[in-house]
Amino acid sequence: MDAETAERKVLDTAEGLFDERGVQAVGMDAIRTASGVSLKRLYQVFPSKDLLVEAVLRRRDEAVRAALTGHGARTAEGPYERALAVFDWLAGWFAEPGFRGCAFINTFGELGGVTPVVAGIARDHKEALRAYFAEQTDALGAPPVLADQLALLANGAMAVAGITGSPEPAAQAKAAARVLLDAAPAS
Amino acid sequence: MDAETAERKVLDTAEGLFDERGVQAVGMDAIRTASGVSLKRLYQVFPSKDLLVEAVLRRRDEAVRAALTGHGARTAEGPYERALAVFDWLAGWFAEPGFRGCAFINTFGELGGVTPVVAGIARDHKEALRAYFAEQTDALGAPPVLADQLALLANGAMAVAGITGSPEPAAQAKAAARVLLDAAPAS
DNA sequence: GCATCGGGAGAACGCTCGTTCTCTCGGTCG
DNA sequence: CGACCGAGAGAACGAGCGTTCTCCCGATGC
Repeated sequence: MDAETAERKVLDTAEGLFDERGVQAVGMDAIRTASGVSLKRLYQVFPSKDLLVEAVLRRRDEAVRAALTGHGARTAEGPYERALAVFDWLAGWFAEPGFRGCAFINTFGELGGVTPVVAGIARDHKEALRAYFAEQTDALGAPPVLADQLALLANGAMAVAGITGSPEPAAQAKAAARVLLDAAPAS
Repeated sequence: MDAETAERKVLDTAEGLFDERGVQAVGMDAIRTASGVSLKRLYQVFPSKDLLVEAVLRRRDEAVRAALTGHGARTAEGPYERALAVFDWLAGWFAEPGFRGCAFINTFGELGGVTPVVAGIARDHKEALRAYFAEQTDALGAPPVLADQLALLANGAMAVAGITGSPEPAAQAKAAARVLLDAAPAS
């Protein structure tokens, strides 16, 4: 096994276990066992658990950003539809088995108060979501606060869907987003 | 010191430390030192850390419910204003020094995947918030989904305010809530 | 064929933490 | 006044975890 596939397997495994149980409840030994990558190799690629956590979050950050824009470009035409498409994407995510909420919200809750790096990654990630909405609302000529409000709906949906285990918040948030978009001045 | 004040001091101290650093990063020894309650007494009142965590969350649940209805009754007249008053209450909370998000969202992220009791308390708490909104929207004759949507805005505001450290989401969510309330049919 | 190098498995180490135990002391009741 | 009870301080214990080390094996180069 070369270093690249080892790194990918470790990141995949760690991401799954962290999502499922939280970060601190997952030992390096569990990651080694579940991934099949030896501890020695694991520490060659990620010299500490903190760095592994960071790497998992950074990779997920990039994946979510790509999925967002990709889903928007694939399924929606125009800024109005692209803003709403975010909530369809959320609906698919919430329905995945084992969904337990947004990794950034959850990890911030667990480590954000003690690990500034984690807090920063979470902040950047949420800012990126807001910026994506802002692209669409700007194109519509809507006031800037609308992007913040759509982001609040999306994040609220993630939090509530994670805690309740229901995918419904996605559809509820989408309907609310439509009302806000329709009520916004200009176009 | 009698058992009652010891219990209160422990709960106060633990709540503060858990909010600040997360649950697992706070040892029983830190709680003993910060509260001045001896370990022996601490374990007499709360036989395990898990039970202490539960007690902290349950007390906070009750306090939030009381604060919500109390603030609504004190500052607002009528269901429309009482629904919006929630966001004013959030604004005050977000502005408190050291605010780091909703304890239930944060603790669910840290422990919800591994501790069903914690997950249940968080679920019940969020359901109570939704139910409070539902009281107001029912009184307005608005469709039931509006209560869920207001709850999404409130929870989104908590999550984003916690992560970004800004109190702005409260005002943004309130403005969005007003739009949703005004757009709802019937009255 | 043999020496060397790299990697895997897992034991070992040091630390932290939840929980319990020990020792001591002050207050109370007879 | 003296014996006992409860409480406080903190040491002690056992487990878990992040990290490192040891041992062994298979592959590679001369």
